[in-house]
Amino acid sequence: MDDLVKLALKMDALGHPLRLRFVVLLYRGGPMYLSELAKRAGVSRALAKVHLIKLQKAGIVKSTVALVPDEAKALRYYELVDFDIRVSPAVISGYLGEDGGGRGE
Amino acid sequence: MDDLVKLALKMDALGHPLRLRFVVLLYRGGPMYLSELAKRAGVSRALAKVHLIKLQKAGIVKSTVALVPDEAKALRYYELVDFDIRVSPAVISGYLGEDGGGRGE
DNA sequence: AATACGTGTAATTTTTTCATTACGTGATGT
DNA sequence: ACATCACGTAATGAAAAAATTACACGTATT
Repeated sequence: MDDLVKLALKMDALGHPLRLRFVVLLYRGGPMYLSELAKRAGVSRALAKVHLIKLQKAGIVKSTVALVPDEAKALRYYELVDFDIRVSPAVISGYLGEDGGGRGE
Repeated sequence: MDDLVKLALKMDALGHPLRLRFVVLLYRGGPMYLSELAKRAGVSRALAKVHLIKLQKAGIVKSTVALVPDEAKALRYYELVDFDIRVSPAVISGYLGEDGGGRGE
């Protein structure tokens, strides 16, 4: 996939207040499962999942199935993929070739 | 407006390949008017405007009406507002209060 | 007067996104 | 057995975004 498109995907994933809140929740609270995140954010589980999948597709978050401590249950944990992105015109320009990325004449 | 919402607005504005291309066009080509941008990006004028307005609302781009050199015409120029944003969980977390920004119990 | 460029904006269509509610599943605890 | 808590996901509705086409206006050139 195009680098510029990948950057857009990341930016887009971070372009919603609720998704930013999920990032903060995971940053401060560590890995947790869906219901916990939905509860803390004050939204339905289904909605939380949609947003988390968007974050996951952009590589901001990853999920793994793991055993709950002291219990014989396997649950899906969501956790942050650490990132540190710098965005400026110069940086964005670097993602694009010399051509300008037009759609032709 | 909420700081987190403002950040989301900026990220969202940068969350589309075409808008990123506009940023690059303005970065490399300097201020220009609508038709020029639309032509270079290979899209209709109306569509270019929609995207530029979104960029403008996010503070990425500004527009001013100025006289064309050697002509007695006033046209609207679009230009970049220089920015340099760092995005990481820690930074995003800083935009939010200690409360976690929930919607209440 | 017609052509060429620039403007703005309205109408429309298609596609996504956002958000809720609801149904069915499996494990645990009372 | 029943309530509880986790899962997934399907169905639906409402709103927003993406993209096109078309119309009307002004100015300058041929």
